[in-house]
Amino acid sequence: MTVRVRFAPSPTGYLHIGGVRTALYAWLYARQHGGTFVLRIEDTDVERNTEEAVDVILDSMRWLGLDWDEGPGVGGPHEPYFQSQRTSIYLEHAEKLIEKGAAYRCYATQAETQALREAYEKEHGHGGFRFRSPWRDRTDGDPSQPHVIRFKAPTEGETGWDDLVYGAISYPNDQQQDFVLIRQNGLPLYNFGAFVDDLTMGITHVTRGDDHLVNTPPQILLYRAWGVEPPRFAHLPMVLDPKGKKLSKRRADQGVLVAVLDYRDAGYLPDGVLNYLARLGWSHGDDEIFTRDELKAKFDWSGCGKTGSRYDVKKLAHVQGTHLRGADDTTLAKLVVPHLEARGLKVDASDPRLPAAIGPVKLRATTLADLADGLDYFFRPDAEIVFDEKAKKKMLVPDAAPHLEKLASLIESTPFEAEAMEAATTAWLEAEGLAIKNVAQPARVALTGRGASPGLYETIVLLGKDHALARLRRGAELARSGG
RNA sequence: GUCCCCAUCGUCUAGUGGCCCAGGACGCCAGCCUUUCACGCUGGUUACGCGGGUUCAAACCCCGCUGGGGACGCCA
Repeated sequence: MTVRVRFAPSPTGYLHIGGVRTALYAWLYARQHGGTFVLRIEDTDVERNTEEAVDVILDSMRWLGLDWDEGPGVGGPHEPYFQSQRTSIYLEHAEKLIEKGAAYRCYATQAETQALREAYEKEHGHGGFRFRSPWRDRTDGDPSQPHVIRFKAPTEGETGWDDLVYGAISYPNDQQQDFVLIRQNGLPLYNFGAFVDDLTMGITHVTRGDDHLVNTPPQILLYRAWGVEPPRFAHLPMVLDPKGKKLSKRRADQGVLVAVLDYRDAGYLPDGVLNYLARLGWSHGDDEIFTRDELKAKFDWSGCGKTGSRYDVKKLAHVQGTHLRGADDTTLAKLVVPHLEARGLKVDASDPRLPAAIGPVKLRATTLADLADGLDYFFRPDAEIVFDEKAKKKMLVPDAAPHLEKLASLIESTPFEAEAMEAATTAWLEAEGLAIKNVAQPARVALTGRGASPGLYETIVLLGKDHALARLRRGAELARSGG
């Protein structure tokens, strides 16, 4: 049997990072088995549904590189992939279930059921109301009158399944009620919509958050009523915020970015985000760092944990930084350009100075934004480099001026190559009895404007002779005139 | 209230009866490297929720408790 999995987000205006982990696992499973990954939009909530909101989902998925084989933009044999465009399909299936005697038309009004529920809750002080429709076994209703379609749920026995991550789970049927399939307005309710879509789209493995555990028995019951075997289910524990609470979509608490596109804008690498997410709730022995291909090869349901996982910003940074350092300099050059532009620096991605400088700078960066920050002074005009005031005040003092000038003239008269410059400088320092620290730090500030940077000679070479000399001499002036 | 699920370092986790007085990673603390900051390396810190069983032997199996989470809609 060919694996067919789906990811079915709602267009809420952003793609939730917790949802992405579910999507990732499904995608990995599909890719690993040469299966099909279906993207379906659950947009039955018309109020929230907008075209832009759908685009955000698609852009997020594309940025992450989670490509889909069927769905918006690519089509497929089970179109449409928007629930809002499938209402007639749901209706047809509901009618069919009525014919089979597995569902019925219920003419009780929402006000009636609501009143019963409230009365029950008032008396018992808690939810637990089960609506027993008087229409369950009646056939004398008038279908032209407003009604909902309810499922005729069993009241005895139990419904269970073998979950791919939780193992055997079973719910007693007496907890079930005759849940609504189709609302009075003709639109399906979540459980029914999901069932019909998964059924008609031939989904073989349903993956979703463990908050859907209770939705599984009703859906299994629907498959049985329809006369087919249910798909396999894989429920995944939730991603929690650092405090252990449900990761809120509304507020990005504790430094957690919730919307996928925010990761892109903050300069994260998709592979780093995916690696972190994969390890959050899944493990493969002691392995921590995975490339995308390694994830595809090694992912398995049995490696998934059963407990909710707290989001750890520090570990994300570590994993992300590891991916950044491991990335190819030319690749990073292309990716960092927009972030340089955001800083007002126009640099051509093919500029050979870019990958050259990225080499050392990426060792000091976590995101592309950090990278751009570390690259900043290499590409800013000499007169416009931004000084860190603290570093400037501490290092560009009058005493440093002659050292900077001497260093400049040494560079001028020495082959412009790191080793040669280091040798020349060391010789001079020894002769004068100076510590390199006293020269290197002021020079670093003069050259970069900062108290921290890649190695001194490395920086000088990267800057180029003219810029290096100009900056050192300007630094000398600044030092002399006040510090 | 009823039902379902879960329970190892601060965090993510390894562990499926002896290899575990519990391993890795992040964090944190030392130290090394060093012209700064990083990177890298070395070492340290800290955990099997509690109580009963089963067994020669339990983090691993069973029961109870406690503690979390989820659900009980004409929301998804």
